[in-house]
Amino acid sequence: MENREIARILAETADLMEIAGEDSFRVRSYRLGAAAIEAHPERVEGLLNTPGRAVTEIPGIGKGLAGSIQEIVRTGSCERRDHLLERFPPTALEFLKIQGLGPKSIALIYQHYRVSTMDDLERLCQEQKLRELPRMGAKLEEKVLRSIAQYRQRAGRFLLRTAEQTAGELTAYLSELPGLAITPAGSLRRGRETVGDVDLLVTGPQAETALERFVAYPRVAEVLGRGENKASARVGREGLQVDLRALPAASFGAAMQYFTGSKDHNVALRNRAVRMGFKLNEYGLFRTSDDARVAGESEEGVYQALGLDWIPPELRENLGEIDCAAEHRLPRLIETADIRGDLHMHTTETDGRASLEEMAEAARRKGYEYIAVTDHSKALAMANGLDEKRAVAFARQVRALNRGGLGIRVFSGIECDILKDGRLDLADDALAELDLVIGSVHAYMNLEYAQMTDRLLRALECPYLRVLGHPTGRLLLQREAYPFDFDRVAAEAVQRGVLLEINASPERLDLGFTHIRAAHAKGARFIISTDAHHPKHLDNMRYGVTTARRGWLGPGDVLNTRPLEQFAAALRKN
DNA sequence: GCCGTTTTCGGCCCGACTGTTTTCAGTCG
Repeated sequence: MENREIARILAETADLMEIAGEDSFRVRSYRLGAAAIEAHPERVEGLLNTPGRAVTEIPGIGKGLAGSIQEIVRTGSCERRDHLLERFPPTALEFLKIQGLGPKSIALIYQHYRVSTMDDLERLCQEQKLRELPRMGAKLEEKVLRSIAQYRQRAGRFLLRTAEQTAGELTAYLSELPGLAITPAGSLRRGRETVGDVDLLVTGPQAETALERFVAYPRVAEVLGRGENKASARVGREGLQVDLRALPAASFGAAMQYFTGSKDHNVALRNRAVRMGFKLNEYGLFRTSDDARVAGESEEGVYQALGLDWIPPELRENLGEIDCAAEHRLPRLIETADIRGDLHMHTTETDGRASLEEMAEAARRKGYEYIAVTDHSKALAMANGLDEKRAVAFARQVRALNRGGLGIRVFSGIECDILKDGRLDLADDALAELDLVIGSVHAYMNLEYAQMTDRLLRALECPYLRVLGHPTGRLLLQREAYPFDFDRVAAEAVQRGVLLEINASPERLDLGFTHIRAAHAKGARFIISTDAHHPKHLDNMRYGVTTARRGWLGPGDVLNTRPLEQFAAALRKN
C-alpha cells in the first residue's frame, strides 16, 4: 500500500471523527498524522515490515496511530473508521466539499433527515427544509444549491497530477512486457490542467497481451469493456477511466496524432489534409486519388506530409499553431531544463514543513543555481505569518547563510498578503530589506468585480512589489478564480514592471494558459514557481513549465531561466 | 492522539466573516 493511500484513509477518518463531534485535538492528531505519512520519503509499508523499526519513528505518529496504520496496511481500513461509517454514510465525506457545510451542519442534517445522496441534499434545499434546522436559513440553502451545481460540474475530472501518476504506474506495470512502446495521448499529453480520462497507446509484438495484463492490474476497480484492440477500466478508488489501445506500428504515429487531439486541432488538420488532396484518420494519411498511405508511422511524418513542422502537444488547441507550423514560426518553448531557480517556497518559519537549509539543499540537488524563500506575512495568522520584525530578521539570517556557503544562492523574499483595500500587509521599509516581494491574495476573495480590480491595481502601485502571486486565486476543481478585470491588471503589471507568477502547484496552475497568452500578448513577463511547502513539492515545477508551454512561452519570457548574475541584476534594477 | 516535560499531565493556531441570532456558533482560510 502506498503512503498516499494510508494518508487518505487517516484523513478520511479524521473527517468522520469531526462529523461525529469527537475531540478536536484528537481529530487534529489524525490530520497531522496523515500529512506526516504522506510526506514521509520511504514506503511506510516497507518500514512496518522491517524488524527493529517502527512507524513511531515518524514525528506525529504515536502508539495510537501506529496501531491504526498497521490495521490499514493489513485490511485497508481501521476499527475506528469502520465504526464511524456505521453511524454516518460515506457520502457525508462528500458533503464536506460543499461550501457552507462543515462537520457540525452535516451531522445535524443527517440526524434530522438521513440524507444519503447529493440529490437528497439538493431536494432538501429546494423544498426549503434546511431552514427548519437551528442556525440555518434561506441564504445557506441558496449557497448549498450553488455549490452542488459547481460540484457536479467538476465531477468526473481529475487533476493533471492524478492522471499523470496513474499513467506512470500503468506504464511501469505494462513495461514489464518486453518490446512494448507505451505513450499517453489525449489531454494528459497536451498537459491540460484537468483531465477527464487517460488514453494510453501501446504498440509492439505484445500489444494484445498488454490489454490482458491491463485489466488484471491490481488497482483496476471496474472493467468497462474489453475488445481485441481496446480495453477500458476505472482505476483506483477515484475511478479515473483509462482507455488502453493496441495499435499496429505502421499507424502508430497517426493514432498518436489522432488520440492526442484536441478535437478542434484535429478538425483543422483534417480540413487542411482535404485541401491538399489527402484524407487523415487514425490509421494514417492517405492520398485521395489512389488511397495510398503517405504517412502514419510517426507523428512527425504526418505533420511533415501536411507541410507542417511538428507541433508540440501542448499547443494543439487550434489557436493559431497550425498557421505558425506552416510558416515555420512556432516558438521555441520553455523546458524544465531551462529553469535555474525556484522563487516561491515556504519553510518552517511559517507553514512550510522543512527548514530553510533543507529546502536549499533540496534545490541544490535539483541542480538549481538559486532560490528565493518566500514565507507568508502576518495577515495569514493561521500560517504564523511574519510581521515586519521577523521578516527583516529572517532576511538577515538568509544573508548570513549565503556567506556560510550553502552551495546555492538564496534570496530573501516574502509572499506578502494583499489586504482587502489593496495595501500590502507589511510596511515599505521592511519590504525594502527583502530581495523579492511576491504579493498574493489569500482572503476576502468574494469582493465585487470592480472592487477586486481596484484592489489588485492598488497593490501594483507598491514600489517593492516584484511579482503578483497566483494571480487569479483559482483552486482547480475546488474554487473558481475571483472576478476581476484581468486585462487591465495585466496591462498595469507590464507598465510597472511587475512579473506574473505561473504557480506550478498542481492544485492551482495559476495563471492558466489562456491568461498567460493574453498577458504575453500585452508584453508581460513571468516567473514559474512551485509554492513548495515541502522539499518534494519542488518537483512540481514541471506542471508549471507545461502550463507555460501551453501559453506559448519561451525561456526568454520567464525570469527564472536567467543565470544567477543576470537574475540578480534584474532583481536589483527595481 | 501526540508531544515534551518544570516527565504521566496540560497544551495543542487563530482571526474574521456570515448568517443566524438575541449574544454567537459554524465555517473558512
